Amino acid sequence: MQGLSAEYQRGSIPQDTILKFRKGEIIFSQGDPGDCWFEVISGTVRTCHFHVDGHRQLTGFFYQGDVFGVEYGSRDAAAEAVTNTILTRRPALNGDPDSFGQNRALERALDSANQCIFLLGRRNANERVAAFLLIAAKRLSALGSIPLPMTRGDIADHLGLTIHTVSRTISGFVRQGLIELEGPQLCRLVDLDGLRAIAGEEMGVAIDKIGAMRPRRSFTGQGAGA
Amino acid sequence: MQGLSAEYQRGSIPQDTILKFRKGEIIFSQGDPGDCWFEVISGTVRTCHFHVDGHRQLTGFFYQGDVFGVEYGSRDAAAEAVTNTILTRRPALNGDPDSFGQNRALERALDSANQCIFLLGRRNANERVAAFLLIAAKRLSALGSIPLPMTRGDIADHLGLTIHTVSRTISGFVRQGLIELEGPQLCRLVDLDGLRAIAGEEMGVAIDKIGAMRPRRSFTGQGAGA
DNA sequence: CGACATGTTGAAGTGGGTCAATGTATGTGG
DNA sequence: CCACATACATTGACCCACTTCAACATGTCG
Repeated sequence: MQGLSAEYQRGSIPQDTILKFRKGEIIFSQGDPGDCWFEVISGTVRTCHFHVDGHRQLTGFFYQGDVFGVEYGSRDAAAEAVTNTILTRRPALNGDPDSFGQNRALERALDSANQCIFLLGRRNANERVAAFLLIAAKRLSALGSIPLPMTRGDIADHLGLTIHTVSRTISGFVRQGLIELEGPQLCRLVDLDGLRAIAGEEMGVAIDKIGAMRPRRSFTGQGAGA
Repeated sequence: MQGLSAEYQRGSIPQDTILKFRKGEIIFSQGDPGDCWFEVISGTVRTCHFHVDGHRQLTGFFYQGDVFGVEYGSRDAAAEAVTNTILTRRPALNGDPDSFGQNRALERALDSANQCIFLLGRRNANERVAAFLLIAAKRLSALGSIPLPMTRGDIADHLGLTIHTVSRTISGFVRQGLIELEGPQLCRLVDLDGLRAIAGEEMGVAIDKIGAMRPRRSFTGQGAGA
């Protein structure tokens, strides 16, 4: 009922093992000790933060090669298998001199968190869904058809929208000829540039270097430092 | 005009120095190399990600004792002084065996990012502003008066709202007797429990352990692992 | 086939964005 | 010192995008 929690407490799970989870299974729960982290061998994982009101914030989706669960204290999010999943479990080496691998993992966790922020920071449903699809495409395909193994509800809770808005937005993209669906879980991006335009471009790392352009909101800046 | 960028490129700034910035000055810019990070000695700093459309997402505010700028690649956000600020600048030790301090810094950066996610993940303006105030209170005061050195626009860009909504929401809290203002930059939290109720409680780390309670949105979970 | 989860779509309500005006503080120059 | 300019903050009126409520379609698994 609560993933590996019990086993952690008993210390009965050996380190650096391969684990399998079936679709929907809990990998770890909010509040568990964060004494290990995971790399995805195959399948898809979601990390979820549950609010008291029953609201769910998905903080990320993780695919083959991704790492997750790199918190250092106790888990501030749960992890669940979106599909049948195979993982490698690695011990957390707190303060260990050999903390290099873990450092990399932390960096990737930070990347993931930032990606989530930039999705949630977008202003409307079109931008968020477009950005989400582009990220998925960059991660999951050679820009051909991309699998969407998660449900619309998962996407909604990731983007801070409702199922209905996600569904409507996707339908809208189809109607506009931006994408095509082969069933709800398989999506083909037809007009990448159109999607990029909607998403606000600058996906990933391509960025208008230097905060040269000052936006809408003004800025006190009385000439700058150094 | 672009903070330390030029100096970085010339390598003319020695490592581990104390730096001062005046209100509004840029500490580093989006796209700069992330070859150092900072600790706040005094003052307040904001980190900003600029979108192409001129929209600004503030990813965090940093006060005395906080660290920021721990990206490992190039800066994906700029940093600016909200008030006059004194900082310590530390070199980034990529892959250095002595990476312990940096590891801690990374962890704190992750914390900060997560905090931002959980603010943006909240559903409405009341929840976001209440949560923001509680976080500021926890960080900045003995729950007495808390300074809000940033502008309403800064808060808005941090919470994914507009200036107007932030202002209206704060005014609403005052009207409801939840808080009192002594000028726009100084706030006294009168009814902490009321604010917590609005924010959805579970601020910080106090959490309904274990994803036991399954929320609104359903969950496939066909019995869980282990 | 029936049960249940998931997805889509329509209609109606509303929270917060937008537009606009006014208030307030800080600064600058005459 | 006051007149004026500039930023920041507050408040009102209106409108729209998204949520909410509801119905129905589709798919999957027992």
